[in-house]
Amino acid sequence: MAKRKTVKKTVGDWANNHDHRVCIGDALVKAASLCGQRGARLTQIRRRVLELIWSSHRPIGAYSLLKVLKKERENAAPPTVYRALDFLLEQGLIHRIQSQNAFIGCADPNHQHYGMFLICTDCGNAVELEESKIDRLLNSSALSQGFVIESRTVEAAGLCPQCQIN
Amino acid sequence: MAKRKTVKKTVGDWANNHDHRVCIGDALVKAASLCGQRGARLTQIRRRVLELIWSSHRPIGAYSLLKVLKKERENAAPPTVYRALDFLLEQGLIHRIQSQNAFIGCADPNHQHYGMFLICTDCGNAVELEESKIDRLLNSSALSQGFVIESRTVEAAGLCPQCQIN
DNA sequence: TCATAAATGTTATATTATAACAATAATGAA
DNA sequence: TTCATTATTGTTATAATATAACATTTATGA
Repeated sequence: MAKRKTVKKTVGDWANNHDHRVCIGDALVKAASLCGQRGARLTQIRRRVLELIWSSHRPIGAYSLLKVLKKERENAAPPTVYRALDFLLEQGLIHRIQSQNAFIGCADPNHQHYGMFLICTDCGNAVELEESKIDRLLNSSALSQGFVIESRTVEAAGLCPQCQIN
Repeated sequence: MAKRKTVKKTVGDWANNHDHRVCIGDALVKAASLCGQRGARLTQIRRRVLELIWSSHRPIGAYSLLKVLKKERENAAPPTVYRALDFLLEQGLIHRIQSQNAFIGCADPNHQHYGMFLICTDCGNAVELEESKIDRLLNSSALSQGFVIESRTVEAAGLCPQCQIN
């Protein structure tokens, strides 16, 4: 923790000692900006689902989102949530965590990518890994078999620095 | 295809031009041997589920397995299949494909590993990647954030050599 | 302002997975 | 061998995740 000041805020901080309101705010501002540029409509429902996903750094399931959403709109039903999720995935504003059937906010929606994650089995937080090296290795590994990769899922589970201490 | 003779049979062959009965036979022999060594009981149901999973190189879902199994045992129900799958996963005889909620035979059950896969979006076949390099890179990448990996999911989707031609 | 397309509402159902308890079969100790 | 114990399988019910299909409403621009 002594080196804290030099640590980048978005990744590697493991959701400790940061003002999470900033994360949420940033995410919503970026989303609005991106959707604006693209002529994509970040409607109230979609914005709210994105906000709920950003309520923590833990992947959240569709029905957990629905549960919250139902308190705010009686009409909310599974398609309400899944449509919003589809939109947010298409816009690259969230990622799907395959190993959990859950969703998490994208740390860098300006740059299109699939996302590679480290997921703590103790606190549940997930952060994105820097992808370029692993991606290159995956691609060359695949190409040596003549296989051309179009998309990929990379999710590693284990213990984050904080949870190793506890 | 000119180099065919020099290609290892298990990986990289993309399920073409091979006698698949050999794959099934090998898998069942290895499974029996491993279970024997470990005192694990490869019962009729478990053996049959393993055989069904090995009926192709495409990941297969639990309910597809159940559908076939029901023709052979009227008693077959979801727990029948999921218990067999749990056993086979524990013994390392199959892998779970997270991106498809499906299961595939393990190419090398003697050596404990989680499996990294290339999955063709056209023909559906999946083969295991050589893991060591990617694993090392993932681990070092994680460690640079102080994260210790315990398990991982690596699944790449794209086009296999054969399907690129078609 | 109207036609069109996009988004949301609504109902129903498909798909994947597990809980809980009962019955049966395998195993080893006495 | 017999019995107690454990592992496996049977059975019913239900949880959790996801989509289909069609109706209604809202936004958008011609």
